[in-house]
Amino acid sequence: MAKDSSAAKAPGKREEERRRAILRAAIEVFSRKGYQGCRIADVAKEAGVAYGLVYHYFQNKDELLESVFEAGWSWFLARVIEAAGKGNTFDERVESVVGVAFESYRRDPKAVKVLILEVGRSPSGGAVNRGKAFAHVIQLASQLFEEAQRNGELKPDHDPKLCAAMFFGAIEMGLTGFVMGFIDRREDTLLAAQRQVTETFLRGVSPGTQRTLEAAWTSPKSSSKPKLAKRA
Amino acid sequence: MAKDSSAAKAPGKREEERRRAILRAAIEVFSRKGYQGCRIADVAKEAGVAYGLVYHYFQNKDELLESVFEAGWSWFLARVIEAAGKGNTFDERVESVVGVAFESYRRDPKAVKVLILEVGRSPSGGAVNRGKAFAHVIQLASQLFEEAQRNGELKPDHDPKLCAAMFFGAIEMGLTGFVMGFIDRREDTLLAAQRQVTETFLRGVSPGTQRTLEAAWTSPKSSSKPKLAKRA
Amino acid sequence: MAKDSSAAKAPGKREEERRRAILRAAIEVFSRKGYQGCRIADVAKEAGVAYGLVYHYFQNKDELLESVFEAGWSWFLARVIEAAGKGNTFDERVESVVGVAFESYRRDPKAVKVLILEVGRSPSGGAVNRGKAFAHVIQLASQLFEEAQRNGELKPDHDPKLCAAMFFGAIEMGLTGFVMGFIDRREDTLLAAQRQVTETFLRGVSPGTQRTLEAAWTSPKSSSKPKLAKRA
Amino acid sequence: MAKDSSAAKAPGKREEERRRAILRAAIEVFSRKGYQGCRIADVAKEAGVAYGLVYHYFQNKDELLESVFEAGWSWFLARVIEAAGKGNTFDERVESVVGVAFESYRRDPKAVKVLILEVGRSPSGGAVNRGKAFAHVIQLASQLFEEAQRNGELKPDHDPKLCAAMFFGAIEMGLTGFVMGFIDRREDTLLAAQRQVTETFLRGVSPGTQRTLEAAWTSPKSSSKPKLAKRA
DNA sequence: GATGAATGAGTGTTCATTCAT
DNA sequence: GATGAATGAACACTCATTCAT
Repeated sequence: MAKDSSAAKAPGKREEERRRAILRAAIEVFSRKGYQGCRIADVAKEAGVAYGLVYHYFQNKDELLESVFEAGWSWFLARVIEAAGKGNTFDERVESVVGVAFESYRRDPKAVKVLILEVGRSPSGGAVNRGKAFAHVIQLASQLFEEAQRNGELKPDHDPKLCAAMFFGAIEMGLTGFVMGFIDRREDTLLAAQRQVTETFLRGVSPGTQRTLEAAWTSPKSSSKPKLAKRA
Repeated sequence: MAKDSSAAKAPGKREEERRRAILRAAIEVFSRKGYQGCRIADVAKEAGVAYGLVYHYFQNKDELLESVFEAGWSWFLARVIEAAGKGNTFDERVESVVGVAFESYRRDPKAVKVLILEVGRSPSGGAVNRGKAFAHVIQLASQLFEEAQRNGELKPDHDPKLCAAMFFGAIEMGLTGFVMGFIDRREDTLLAAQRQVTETFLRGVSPGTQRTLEAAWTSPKSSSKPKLAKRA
Repeated sequence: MAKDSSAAKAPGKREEERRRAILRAAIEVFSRKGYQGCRIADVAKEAGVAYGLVYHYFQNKDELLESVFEAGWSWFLARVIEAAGKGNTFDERVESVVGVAFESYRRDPKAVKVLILEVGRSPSGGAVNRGKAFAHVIQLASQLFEEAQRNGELKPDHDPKLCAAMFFGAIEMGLTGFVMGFIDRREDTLLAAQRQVTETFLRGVSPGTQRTLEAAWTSPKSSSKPKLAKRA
Repeated sequence: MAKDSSAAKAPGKREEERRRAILRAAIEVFSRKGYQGCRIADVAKEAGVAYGLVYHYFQNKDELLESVFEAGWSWFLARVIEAAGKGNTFDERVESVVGVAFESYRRDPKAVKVLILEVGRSPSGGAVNRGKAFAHVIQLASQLFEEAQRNGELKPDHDPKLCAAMFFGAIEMGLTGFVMGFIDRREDTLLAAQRQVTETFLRGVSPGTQRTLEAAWTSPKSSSKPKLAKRA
């Protein structure tokens, strides 16, 4: 019966909900007060649970923080991996990954804010630090760039790891403009930024380079950009 | 009196030395323990001064932090402004600014580490945060990019502010690779990274774009690149 | 109903078992972590019952502690009373009581450890404290010593209460040597200690006092020492 | 100069005073609330200092507790060692040690209460526990008893360690009677108890043993008991 | 009865800041 | 100015106790 199954699973479900509620609350508080400024009491209040319950679900403050990053970051990484394999050409893959980053921001700006502003700030002793997170994405993106290099889609004298670092640096700073409120978070500015990041990374900011991507984007509903059309 | 006059300048000099010593110590401690992890006691010990003396030179911890960033950042900004006016062409200016960033890292990696890893940590309320610093460079660089756009040296449909954000994002992440120890801090890797950052920003990572810069760099001792030649 | 009647006795037995299991577990945990260091969670885990169940059987932690001491102590007191009446002479009664103490330790060293190390440590406000327990045995033993004094078996100028205190102090410290592991818990050392405690209390440590007891003990199977013979 | 020396030493002296004040306060609080029941806040308030100052002088609560015991116990041990060498005969030495214990109680009953009731509470992990303290006195006293045994002043078949344990057990329990308030803390009862403890340990409680000590004590101002005469 | 999640008061500890010398 | 002892607010963490299921 439905009731039976719910009885068997309900406690587990309720607990899982609580756990999620606390994680969400933590993200909320982090985005307001920052990694260090957040207090367990704030998280508990935000989640609407008792102080001690946080310690029922998480070993200590560090583990809570780690879980927040782990959850957000692993979700982001999974989407990046997926996106990196989505297009046939290097350009399409780069475009996909940029798309994932901006899409993540559209869906959950607070979580992205936390990831951007707080990941990796803990000295280096902390369980979560830029080191691990940074290393992981860079590692992933490096593979993409190495393959592209083998296919002649990336300048042969560029270091793939550095490419990866710059790639995410450009994305991060682009999003930071929104996160910090320097750019209005409107869909058109977001979309323009997304395009600009992609194009700058691929073709640079100098004019006189081929404008294939640009042409495609500006011409309405080009059949070669189905993903972007859906996204927008 | 003689005593007075002797005290007039000497202490002033000594005091300034103390102040600098404390600032240096603060940078040292920040780079080790991070913005929040540092304690006044650590800074005092590192500087070799008494605990309470820190409070003679700085109002409170926040002011100390602010001074650290102010000192480092304003120095960096001044150099960026200088560099931005150094070249005749847009490309040269971009190259100069990238050069300033990498040169800063060569000279004082710990200070750069602090600026990169710690600026913007304090929840937006803090005196020092990514907001102000970010806003300032972006503002400066925007002018560079707007001028370039007027001169037809920057793609006309790009947003100058976003350009600026991506520019510094690429630089920051490039340096982060070194700061975090993912890339050996050797002069040749630093120089290669510097070139790659410049070129990627200007021409993108895709091959098939003109290779003016690359050509100039790879040809030995081109008269048009005196700065880089000296640096290397 | 059938269900009721079946539940009438069986659960009662099971409940009693549970209660005992919790008490045993408490003794176990106390002997490991001490009176204050023990947590309800530890006791529950040790007893193999659910956390909350402890609160079905005991009002609160204090009541649990009290029950532990009550159970152990009342059992010990009952045996002491019995022993105090067992012999015909004062010497035999003293010997009996010492025997009870050592026998208790042989049977349940952990419980004795708890009683010795933990009884009476709670600040005098606590429900269980040395005061009550101490008062009780001293009271009992005093009667024994007063009677002995009336019979001329105890030095007439000695205070019976102080005698009682010293008597149990000597026993306690003797056992403490074993509890703390300073003396190997072997039957022969235990038996020797038991004899020594008795003799010292009755005749002192100085040689040249009559050795009646000693003689009796060393002569094998003296009919007047059936208990010791059986014990050994 | 006096001023110089006071300036050189005064701070150290003041600090030492503070440290002592905190230790005294800790003893006071321990004697009221027990080892575990005491809170740092209580100690600070009792000492009349700020909360945080306790942590200026002591690493943490455990170190404070340890210092309390260390201070009290080492003082007691030193006096015991001194006393153990004071007399010519075994009897006199035993009498001296008993005298030290009772004298300690006369001087500082609260400290003795703490030592008696609280030493050895911490399970066994704690830095201070009955184990160490117990081991130390037993070790010391054992030497006394071994020597006595060599001199034929102690029954040859007695275990010196067990003798030591019983000796201090008798003393401890004797004092416990006062500590717990069962016996009025009047000088005459204290003195009587002191005599009784000594005599019982040496000659036992049974009448018919030689009454040398007793005789000496009861006869007024016997020249052979100068210490007791002075003490009383 | 049995379970263990939920609660929240209590407390040890840190550390920025002040202040007497 | 220089020193470092003194202060106390803030906060992480524990754990006895309650309660819904």
